[in-house]
Formats: sequence, C-alpha cells, structure tokens
Amino acid sequence: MATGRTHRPATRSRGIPEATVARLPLYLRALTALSERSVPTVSSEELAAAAGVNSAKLRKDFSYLGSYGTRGVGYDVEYLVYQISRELGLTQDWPVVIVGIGNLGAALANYGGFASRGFRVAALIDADPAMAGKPVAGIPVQHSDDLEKIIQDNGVSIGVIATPAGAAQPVCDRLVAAGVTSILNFAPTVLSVPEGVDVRKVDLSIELQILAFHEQRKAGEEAHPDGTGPAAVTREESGDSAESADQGPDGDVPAVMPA
Amino acid sequence: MATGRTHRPATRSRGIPEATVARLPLYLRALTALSERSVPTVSSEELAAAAGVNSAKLRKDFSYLGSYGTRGVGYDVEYLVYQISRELGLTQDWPVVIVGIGNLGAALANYGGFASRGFRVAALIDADPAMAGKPVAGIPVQHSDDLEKIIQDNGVSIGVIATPAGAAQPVCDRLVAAGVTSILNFAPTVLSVPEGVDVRKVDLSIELQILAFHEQRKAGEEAHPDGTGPAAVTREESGDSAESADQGPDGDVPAVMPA
DNA sequence: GTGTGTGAATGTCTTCACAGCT
DNA sequence: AGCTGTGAAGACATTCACACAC
Repeated sequence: MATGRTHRPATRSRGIPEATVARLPLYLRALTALSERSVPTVSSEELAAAAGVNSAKLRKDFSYLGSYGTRGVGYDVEYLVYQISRELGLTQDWPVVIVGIGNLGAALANYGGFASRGFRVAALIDADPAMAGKPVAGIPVQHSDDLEKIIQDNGVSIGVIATPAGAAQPVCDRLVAAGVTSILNFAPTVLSVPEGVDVRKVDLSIELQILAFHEQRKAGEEAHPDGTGPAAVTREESGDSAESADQGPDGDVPAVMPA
Repeated sequence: MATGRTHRPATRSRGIPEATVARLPLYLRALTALSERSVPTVSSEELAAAAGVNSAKLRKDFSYLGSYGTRGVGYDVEYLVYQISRELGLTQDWPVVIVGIGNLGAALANYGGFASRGFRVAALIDADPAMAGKPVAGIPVQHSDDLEKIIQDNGVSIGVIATPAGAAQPVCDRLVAAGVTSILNFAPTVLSVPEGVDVRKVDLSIELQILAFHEQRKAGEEAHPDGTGPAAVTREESGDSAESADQGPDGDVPAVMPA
C-alpha cells in the first residue's frame, strides 16, 4: 500500500495478480517444510491449510502460474517448489544492501531467513563514522560516503532502508541514483521515487494501530452487545468460516489462519 | 488477505472498510506532521500527497468516518487528528508485551514510534534465563515462566511475537490463553488462533520475495522488450500516475520501523 | 470559485460450484 | 472416485465526475 503503485497498472498476459504474488512466498514456505519432510505430493486442501488460506484461493493462484497439479492426485511438492521459486525470481542471487545499522538494521543483518532465499547481504551501510569497520553479523559496516560505489561494485538492485525517518528520503534518492530499483522501507515515511522503482514499506506502528482499531471494537461489543457502546458496531457475525486475521493494506497481505 | 476474517464478515453500519482502516494510520502520521508545523487546515489534495495516496481515495476514506471537512476549504488538522485517533482507539493506553528479545525484539523495544501513539511496552519476555533481569531499552527482561502472570497483571491485550519460528505457536497459545486477543507476529510461521483473536504478520523475507518478483520482471523486459525473455512478460506499462510502491498486502501487508 | 462528499462506473479479488482429467 | 482447473457470481476497492455547501 504505501503510495500508489508503479508496477503494471493492470497487466494481462503473464500478469499474475498482485494479491497472488503476495501469497506465493507463503506457499513456498509451506512447500519447503513439506519438502524437508520428504512429502512427495500434497493436495490443495492440505497445502492451503498449511499456508493459512482456503483451497479455492490457492488453486486459483496456482492456475495463474500454469497447470502444475494432477487431477485426482494433487501437486508434486518438489516441482511446485521449483516453479514458484522461479516465478518469484529466487533461482537467482540477489545482492542486497542495508542502510542504517541501528537496532533494526542489525537485526535485519542477522536475520537468517534472508540468505536462505537467494538474498545475500552484500553490504551494510551507516552514516556514523564510529560504526565504520565494525562487523555486524560478520559483515563490516561501511560508511555512507561510499554508498554509490558499493551499489555499483556489487551490482545491487535491492536496497533496504532502516534509517531514522529523516534520513530515509535522501538515502532513497542516492540509492535510486546509484541504480537501485527496489526498496524495502522500514522508516516511517512516505518515499518519493521515480516511476519504475518499487517501494514496499513495513511500519510497525501502523500494524499496531490496525490491531488497536479491532481491539477497540471487540471491547466495545463486549460491553454493549446491543450495539450501543462507544464504538457501536452492530455486526452480524453472520455465519462464516472460523478463520481469523487478515493483513491489511492494499495488496492486503494475508496473514494468518485458523485453528 | 490472510485467511478468512474474523471481524465483521461484512459489517455495515459503522463498518469501515478494512482497506480504509489500513490507511488511517498513514493519514494520521501526515496530519501529525502538519499539526507540529501548526498548519491549521489542509485540503484533500495536499494531505493525499503527503500520505502518498490519491485525493479521491482519501475523501472516500474520510467519508466513512463522517463529514469532517468543510467544502471549499478543506479539513481542520487538529480536529481530524482527534477524530482519526479516536477511531483507531489511540486515545486510550495500550499496554503491549514483546516476547522474544533477540535482535529484533530489542529493536522493537527501542522503537520510538511505539510510545508516541498510545502504545506502552509493559513488559519484555524471553525464554533465556541469562536474559532475565537485564534491561533492554530501560525495561528489565522477564522470564517466560511468568508470561501468564505478566499478561494478567498488566491487563495486556496486544502481544508482539519476535521469537524464532519454532517457538511462535507455543508462545501464541500461551498469550491467547492468558487473555491476549491481538497478536503481531514477526516469526515466519502461520499461527493458529481461536476465533476472535486477530493476528497480523510481518515477514521480512516475504517482502523481499515480492520485490524480487517485480525486479525480475523489470530485468526480463529490459533484456527482451518483445516479451520473450525468461519470464516473458508483455506488460503494457500503461500510462499511470507517478506514484510508487504499494504494500501489500494485502495488501498488503507491512510493518516495522527505523533505527 | 473552491474543494468536499458521494452515487455510479470500473476494476480487482475472492468464493462458488462443477466440468473434466487421472 | 478424487481433486484440479476455471468460468461465473459475488464481494470489495478504487476511480470518476459532479452536485452541493461554503
């Protein structure tokens, strides 16, 4: 959701819906787990449960990739892992730089699920001269003066911004000027980027606020089941599945699952 | 988005669309910045630009809250800040616990944007006895043996899980059993929760994979503008705004913060 | 004149339900 | 018989465009 949207305003042909793309990593994770347990095939029903979505959605999602299943049987786990990995571009190596090595930047640098999926932390960059040379997660921090050179030398196209809000836009501008075309932004700011550059943002405080909104409703309902309370709701809890969560914004990334 | 959905299956009356709720924090942030600069009023056009959305969407979003603007003039900044805060439930205090004080947990504990919005870190919990008593961000870490007591003593209803994947579900179960009804999950796992409990997830690796997907397409197009390449695309990049990113997810989903 | 508020139109995502392949 | 793949229906979200209030 962040700002508008740059990628295909409505692509057809090999156009995989954005909502589907956002779920592919989820399926991939579930499939990887099955693969490690040497499970050979899986049905849409089983895989959907593992990924926390419903089976119709999963089948529809896979249908955009092609017909990789076998009717009456299910999906071949290894084959699907490969197809989804390829579709997501994970069969290649993605050098990534992290800018802003504070608490969060360090946490990201140490994050394991990083390397496990084709992403390689090529460099850590920080504006504090005192940090320069210090190793974090085994990688020496470099000073931001060299940002452009680092990007270019490593052929980096994906940048992660974990700086304070005020530094985010300038850093973003430099990253883009140096050739970065995809940015994952952890700073609580809206970034302006030229067309063709993708930005995804992750904002803790926003997630908490969304939770608070729903939490408030729950409290209001309890206290006033008649729908009169503070945040009078009047829902109808219509008969419905028994799922849970969701995940927000636009692409609305999915988020959880039922018991 | 995620799985089904627990909150109003399609509530009307005071039913604010989920997509709108997800944007309210964005508007609030932009408004807070204006407020600090003592700007008295703002038009939908200006505010939309600051929040990174288009003005029609913003007006539609606000229309779900009520008619807080003045035709021909715009919106009163202070008044809107108050209304949105109230709608989001930020006028009250939300004690939060963070479970799992590793790199990420520590980063979250240190996050400023936290307290700034009605959220108060009531306790830090970790399973490592060696951590017990150590202060992180000025708050002493407590051992997870006391999790239930901590939740109850502090009246916590929102929990943040920043543990390794394997520990997430057990921790989640204990949190829920102790009374937590909203969970922000940073562990790369699908959590099972009973109906009535909200879960939002933030997964760094998923965000990167989505970026990689788009990045791959860009590369494919450059190399094969005819739409024949590896991941043959054939989009049409139809004329479009000059905004940027999106977030998914589901929407989009999304979540953290800066150093 | 200016900018909000909103019905109507359009577009996207999800769910249903079943035909068709194994 | 079983489970995928998918048209069609429905729900939801965004955008348009303009009447109306200031």
